[in-house]
Amino acid sequence: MHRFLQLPFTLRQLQYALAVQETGGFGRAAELCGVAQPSLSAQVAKLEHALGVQLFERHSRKVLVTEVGAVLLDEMARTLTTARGLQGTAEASATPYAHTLRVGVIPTVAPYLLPAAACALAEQAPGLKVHWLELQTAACEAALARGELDAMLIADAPSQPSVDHIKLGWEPFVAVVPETHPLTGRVDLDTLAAQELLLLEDGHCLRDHTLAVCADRQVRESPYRATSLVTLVQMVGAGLGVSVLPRSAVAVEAARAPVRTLGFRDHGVGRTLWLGWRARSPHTRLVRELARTLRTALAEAD
Amino acid sequence: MHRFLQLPFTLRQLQYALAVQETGGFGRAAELCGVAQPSLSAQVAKLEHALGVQLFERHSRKVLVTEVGAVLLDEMARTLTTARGLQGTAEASATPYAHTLRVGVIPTVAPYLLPAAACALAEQAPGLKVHWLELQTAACEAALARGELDAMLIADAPSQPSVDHIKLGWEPFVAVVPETHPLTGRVDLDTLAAQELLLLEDGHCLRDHTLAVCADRQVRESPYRATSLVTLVQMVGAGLGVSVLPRSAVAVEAARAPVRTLGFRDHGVGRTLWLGWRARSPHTRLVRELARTLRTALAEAD
DNA sequence: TAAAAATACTCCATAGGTATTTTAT
DNA sequence: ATAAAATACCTATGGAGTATTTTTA
Repeated sequence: MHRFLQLPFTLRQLQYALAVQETGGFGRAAELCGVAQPSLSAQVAKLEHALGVQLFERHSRKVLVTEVGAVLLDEMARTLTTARGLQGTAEASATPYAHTLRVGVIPTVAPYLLPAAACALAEQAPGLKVHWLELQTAACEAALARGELDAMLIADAPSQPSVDHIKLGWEPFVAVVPETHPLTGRVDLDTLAAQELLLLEDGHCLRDHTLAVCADRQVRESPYRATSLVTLVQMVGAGLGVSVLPRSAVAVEAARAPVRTLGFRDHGVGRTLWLGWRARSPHTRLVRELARTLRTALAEAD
Repeated sequence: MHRFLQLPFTLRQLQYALAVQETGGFGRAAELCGVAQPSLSAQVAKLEHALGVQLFERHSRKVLVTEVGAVLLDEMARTLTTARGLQGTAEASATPYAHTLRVGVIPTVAPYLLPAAACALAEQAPGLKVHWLELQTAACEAALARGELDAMLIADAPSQPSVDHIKLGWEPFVAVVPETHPLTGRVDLDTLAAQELLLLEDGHCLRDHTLAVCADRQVRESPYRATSLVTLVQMVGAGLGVSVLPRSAVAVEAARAPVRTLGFRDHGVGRTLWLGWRARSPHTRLVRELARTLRTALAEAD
């Protein structure tokens, strides 16, 4: 009773048998199925042999369905109905936009980009449905690999060759300091690194990127670590130190704490946002369309 | 959406796809199905192409099921389950005795033979189930031809070549006369034909057989026609005429009316009982077994 | 480097075709 | 005589095989 033993009959044989029942004759059934009568007869005979049951009584003028035949033909009809259902489901699924993309987004991007992204999607790709999930980079990559995500919006270019990626854009970092802080105008990295630097917890790529832009300068990191950008800015506002924000977060975060933001004198202080997806994903087309929309949304946010 | 268009995929392809899902790999799936990996890969690829949907994402170390794939594979599993059900039903149906034979019996035989036949069947073929239907000869033949009966017990040898038949036995006729009738001992056909002869309605073969045994003697038929043997005997008892009964009916019928029965001097006055069935019936074996039992039951009734 | 799937081919089993015969009405 | 299925035989599609290459972890 193992599920992978070969079945001794084919869907086509079932169709042929049903056509015989429907038409009451092998010749007419053959016509209905678009094959020659001997071909159909042979297949039905095979089916009967495979099942060990006589489905039809052949007479020269008519064909009768046997009693067991009637029962079996009924089951055959149901088998074919489910089989045909497959075609229907497949067609529906193959319809463009029928699939909801599951997209992971890192927490330092999600709250600031998604509102704009949602608007842009509604305008430019109204049929494209996206289900956003807020996950850190490592979690995104794992979920993508497991097939639980169709794409991920992260700030590090994925390195696995099985993951394709496309650059969505670059966004500058800005320094964020307490309102009362003496620094004004533009700041340089050396000055920043000299301050008590507040950073996010481990796992947030922004933490690593902030340290990265400081390069090999000696950084004075605060013993406190924020769990989110919201907290981070509030902590800066409370005078616990200074920090770095992606510019897209400024409008939302800097407004609700006693802080000021300062641009950098240095060039290239910021991060690149990428959209990554499994290279073999069947939704590559949709993902690329999503990427296109996100790029424009990002560019406009500038 | 015509029901007889060829399906673009095969049951085997569904099995292969399910094996891939089950094992998480094409190689392992191939092993499970007992085929070579390229063969299985090719079939799954065909299936995907036929459905226009990518079921799996191939990676060098693993295979992921796509989201639509999961839905479709679920349907495929159901399709295969119903298909497998066919095998089971067929096996159960192929079991000997699983079929209840539908047997038509003419009304002038049914009430007298069936009790004995039922006993004999219970003894000699306890697994053989028979559903008896009381029908006149023409109705039996029509129902048999339509496939509504598996066999018929009649008193005329069927003439169509598509109906096989076997002789169950011969039973003598006896004359039945009012208790007060002057005739005694054995009677001859000439004497019988000279009486007012009561017969059954048209359609009963016994009517024809009675006339037939009288051959070309001039018969004086009563204007009354009985609808059944019960009525016939009661009418004889009422003095409306004389008649003829098959001997098997005597014990039951002659006991409940003021009549006497008389044997015939002539030889060969009686009828032959036959069991007929469609020559191509799949239940020929069972029908022959039924015939065997009925023959002995008939012989013992003598 | 190793594991897994795809590719390239060869082969043959079999579904399907045509022509004909058989069968029963 | 005719309608319908079975039979005989041929063809060719395509499923399955082996050997090999490609891919990526």
